[in-house]
Amino acid sequence: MDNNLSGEDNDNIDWDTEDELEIQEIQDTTFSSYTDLRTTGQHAISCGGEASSSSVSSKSKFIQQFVVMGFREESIAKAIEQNGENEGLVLDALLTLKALEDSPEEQPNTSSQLESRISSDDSSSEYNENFLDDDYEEDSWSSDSDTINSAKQCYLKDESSSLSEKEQLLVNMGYPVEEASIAMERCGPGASLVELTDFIYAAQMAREEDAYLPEDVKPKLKHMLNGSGGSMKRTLYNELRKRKKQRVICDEETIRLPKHMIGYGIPTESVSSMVKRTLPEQAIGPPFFYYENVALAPKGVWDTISRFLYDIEPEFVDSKYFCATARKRGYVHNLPVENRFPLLPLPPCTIHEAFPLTKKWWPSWDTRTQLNCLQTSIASARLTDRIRKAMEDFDGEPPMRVQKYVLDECRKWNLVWVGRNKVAPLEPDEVEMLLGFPKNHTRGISRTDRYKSLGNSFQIDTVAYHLSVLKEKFPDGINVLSLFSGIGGAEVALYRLGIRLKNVISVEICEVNRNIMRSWWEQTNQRGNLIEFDDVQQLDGDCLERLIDSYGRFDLVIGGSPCNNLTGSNRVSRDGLEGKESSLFFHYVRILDLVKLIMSR
DNA sequence: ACAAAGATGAGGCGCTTA
DNA sequence: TAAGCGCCTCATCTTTGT
Repeated sequence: MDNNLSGEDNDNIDWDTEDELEIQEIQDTTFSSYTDLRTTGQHAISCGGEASSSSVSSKSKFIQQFVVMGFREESIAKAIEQNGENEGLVLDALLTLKALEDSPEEQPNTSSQLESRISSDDSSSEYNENFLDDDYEEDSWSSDSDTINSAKQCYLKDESSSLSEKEQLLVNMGYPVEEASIAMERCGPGASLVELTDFIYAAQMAREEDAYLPEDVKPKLKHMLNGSGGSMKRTLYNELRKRKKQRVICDEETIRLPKHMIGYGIPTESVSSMVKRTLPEQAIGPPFFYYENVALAPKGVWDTISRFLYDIEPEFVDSKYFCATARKRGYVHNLPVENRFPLLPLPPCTIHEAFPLTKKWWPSWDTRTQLNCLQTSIASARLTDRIRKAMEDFDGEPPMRVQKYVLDECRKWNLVWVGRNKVAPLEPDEVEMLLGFPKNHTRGISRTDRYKSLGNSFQIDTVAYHLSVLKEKFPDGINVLSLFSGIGGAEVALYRLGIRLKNVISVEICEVNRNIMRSWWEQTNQRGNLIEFDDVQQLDGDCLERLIDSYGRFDLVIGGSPCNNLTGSNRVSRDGLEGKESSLFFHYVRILDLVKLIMSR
C-alpha cells in the first residue's frame, strides 16, 4: 500500500489529487496553439516569477490586468494607442468592442462543437470566452514587446519559479490576496499562471452569484457604471444584463430533486416509455458519456454540472429501487433511456432478503426494511457494545427512550441485528454484495480502506441498468474512457452486462484502487487492454490523440467525480464544486470536450 | 507506523402545525 | 404561509491503541 496515498492526511479517497483546472487546455489544444506554447516555453523561457516580477514594468502590469480579463492583446494595444494608459478609457473601449463581438446571435458557428457549445452557454461562456480569446496568442506571441513576452512566458508551465513570487504576480494582476493564496495552495508550486488563473476563474464561476466576471473586474465595472457612465458603457451594461438575466432565470428554476428518485425508470416500474426525452444537439454522441455524483449537493451545484454537460437534465435515481440500500445519485448522460434491462438475478431489495439471518434477532419496533446510504466509515465496536448494554437492562421491549436511541444509532450507522440485543455494522463483503460487486472484490487491503473505497463507488445494478442500452449497440465490445475509476464500478457493470471490454483507459489516483481494478481485470480473464493513468491531468490533447490513434475511438466516457466537497456528510470542507477535490469535475468536462473534438475530426 | 475510535454540525428537504 | 421539527448525508481530523 502506498502510504502517501492512503496515509492519514488523505486516506485513500479515490480521487484524491492536487487539483488543477486546466480548462485552458481546452482552448489551447483546440486551437492548436498549445503545442506551440509549450515548445516555446521549454526552449526559450527561463521565466520564473523572478524574471517576471523584475521585468514586469508598470506598463506590462497595465497590460496584464486586461489580459487576465480575457481581452486580446492586439485589442489592448489598440485601445492603449487610442486612449493612452487611462484605465477607465481603455477598459471602456475594450468592453465595448467585446460586447459588439460577443453578441450570441452573431457568434460565427465556425470552429468546433466546443466553441459553439460554450458560446451558447450563458454564465459558463463568460468564463470560457475569456480563454477562447486566448487563441489570439498563436499570432501575437511573435510580438517583439519584451514586456508582453515576459508576461506570456509566465503563463507557461514552470517549475523553477518560487511560490511567493507567483502569488505576488497574481496579486499584481488584481486578484485578491486570499484567492491567490488559495489558488497557490490548491494548484501546487509547479502550477503555471494559466492554471492558477483558471482555478480562480473556475472557483469564482462556480459560486452562486455574479459568477460571470472575475471579482477584480466587478468593482471596476461597477465603479465605472456608477460613475461617468457614457453610452458605450451603457451598451455594454445592457449586454451584460441580458446575459445575466438568462442566468437569473436559470437560478430561479434551479434543479430540484424529484420526490421519487426513479429517473427515467426502474426495472419494476418503467416510465421511460411515457417520458420521451430529447437531448440538446451538442449533447448527442459519439461518444456516449455517463457522469455521476451525489444527488444532495449544495444548491446550484447540479445546475452548474448540467450547464457544463450540454444542459442535459440530470437523472436522479435512488438505488433503493435496485437493492437493499439507499443511494441517492444524479446521473448526467446522453444514453438512450428506452429498452433498458436490469442485471440478473435481481438483487435482494430488503434487509431481510439480503441478510436472512438478521430476521431472527430483528425487534418488531425496528421498522427499517432498507438500509441508508453506505458511507465510507462504520460504527465502532464500542458503540455496538453500548447499544447492547442499553438493551440488556430491560426484559423484552425497551422503553421508548431507549428504542429511540438505538434506532437513531442504527439508522446513522447502518447497523443490523446479529444476536440478542446485539447490532453490528456490515462486513466489507456484505457491502460489496449490496453494491453489486463480486465477493472479495476489495479483499487484500485494510478494512478501513475497503469501506472507504466501497463507500465511494457506484451501485452496480443501478449503473448497469442505465448502461444496458449499450449492449445491442456494441455487440463486438466497446472502448471505454473511465475517469475517477475507483475500484472499477463502471467496468464491473459493463462486464456483468456481458459487454466486452476492448480497451479500457482508466484514470485513478489511488494506487490501492488501481491494484484492486487490475486484480479484478486479471481474475476475470479480460481479453482487452487495460491502460492505467493515475492523474486526469495527464490526459491532455496530445495524450488523448495518441490514445485514440492507438486504440480507436472511445465509445463511452464514464466517471463520477469526487463528491468530498458536495456531500452533506462532510462537516469540514463542504465547499461545493470549487472545493479541492470536487473541482476535478471540470477535468471531466475538459476531457470529454477534448475527446469529442478529436473524434469529430 | 498503522488501524481503529471518537469528536466534529450544517444544509436541505419533507412533513406537520399554527 | 411561516415556523418548527425530523431525518438523512460517496466525510475529516485528531486522539488513542496496538
